[in-house]
Amino acid sequence: MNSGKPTVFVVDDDASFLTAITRLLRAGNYSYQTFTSATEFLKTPPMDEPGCIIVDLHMPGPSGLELQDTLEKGGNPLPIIFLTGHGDIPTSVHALKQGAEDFLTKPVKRATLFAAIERALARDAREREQRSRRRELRARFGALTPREREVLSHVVRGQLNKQIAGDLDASERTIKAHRANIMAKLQVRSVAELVRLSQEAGING
Amino acid sequence: MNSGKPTVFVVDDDASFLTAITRLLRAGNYSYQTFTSATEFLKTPPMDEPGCIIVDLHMPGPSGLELQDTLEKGGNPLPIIFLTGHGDIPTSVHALKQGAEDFLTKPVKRATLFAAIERALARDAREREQRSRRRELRARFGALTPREREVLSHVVRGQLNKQIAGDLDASERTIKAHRANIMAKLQVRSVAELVRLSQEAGING
DNA sequence: CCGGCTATTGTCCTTTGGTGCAGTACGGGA
DNA sequence: TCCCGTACTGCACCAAAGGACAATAGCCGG
Repeated sequence: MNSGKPTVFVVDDDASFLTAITRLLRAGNYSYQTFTSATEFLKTPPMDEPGCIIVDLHMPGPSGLELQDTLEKGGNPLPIIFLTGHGDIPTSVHALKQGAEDFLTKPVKRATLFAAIERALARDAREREQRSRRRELRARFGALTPREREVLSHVVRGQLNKQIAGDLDASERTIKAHRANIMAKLQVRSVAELVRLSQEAGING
Repeated sequence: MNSGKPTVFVVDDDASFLTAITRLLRAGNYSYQTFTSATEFLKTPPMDEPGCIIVDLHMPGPSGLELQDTLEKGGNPLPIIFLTGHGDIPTSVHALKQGAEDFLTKPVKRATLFAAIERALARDAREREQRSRRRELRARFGALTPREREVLSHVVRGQLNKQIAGDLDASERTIKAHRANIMAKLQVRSVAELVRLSQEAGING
């Protein structure tokens, strides 16, 4: 498990700013890692490390917004806190709508930054939890055969075995067999649990 | 039903701005209504009218942000679009985090404004739909007696009648009776539907 | 070619769920 | 005081679900 202390990733091309902020982070007892460009940041390993990102808007190479886009498309993005000296309102609005955790302006007050970091880390933990749960469920559903999935979709709609049998043009006995397999593979013991699990996994509507 | 054309409510103390924007709205074929202060807006009937709000930040009396707060506490808020000439980043961030649909700056381009309005109206329709559905469900759940609710919570956890009977210290027959009542009152015919409905209504967790 | 997985179905039996019919008991409102 | 809703329960019956044991058939990879 990768459940160590979360890391604050700082991406900023301004060396003096990096110095200042790392001092702050050290004082706040945060683990951190710095990068001087989005490109440099993206080169690091796929990084499934918990944490958050503090990023400047304007940098040589990809901007902060572009970094956000890229990470988002990547799948499991870390929460992003923008921290910039030359932002404007449309940009901040865009960033937030894109899912940024916060958009702060330099100079930033220590308390403000720390509060934002805490929110970002909390959010990351929450989302990480959810993603992992979801992956786990997807895996279980992945073990189902196509036919079983078909049966499942009818079961969670509350249909009786005989109805399902009719719909799928099979005998009731067959449905019972599939049903038993489904329950076993998904590790549930009641229809109620089955429905809940399906909902959680985002299967069926 | 209050399903007529949605209304764009404009709250701004600047008369010349109101003139300009209403001209725009008319051109865009929107129904609208104007107010020169948050107070004036809040005096209007409870307003369960579909639509959205375009509001200035700084006005005599309550500011746009305060109006947002008030509406939010009120229960069924309309989506809010801030439109201001003198905003700053922290304010825009705050407004968006508070749930504003958008935060635009004057002067605003016609297309930008219309796009924002469309998003806001779409969102309102969606939320309105959801709220109404939820209210309907709550009403059904409201018809349940305390004891029935108790039984329900066990049922949706997938417990057997005999287990529920044990937990609630009653006979299995009694549980069956409650269960039948529940199914009737909630208008469902299967446990699957029951679980889905409970989830949707935000009951049990 | 064989073992394993999937899909299919059958019979038999047990456990659960659901319903009809009936009766007791309590508390509040007409 | 009487009626109604709520809660509770028993008996009997039927329907549905689920498990046990078993078998057939097609497909795929070793």
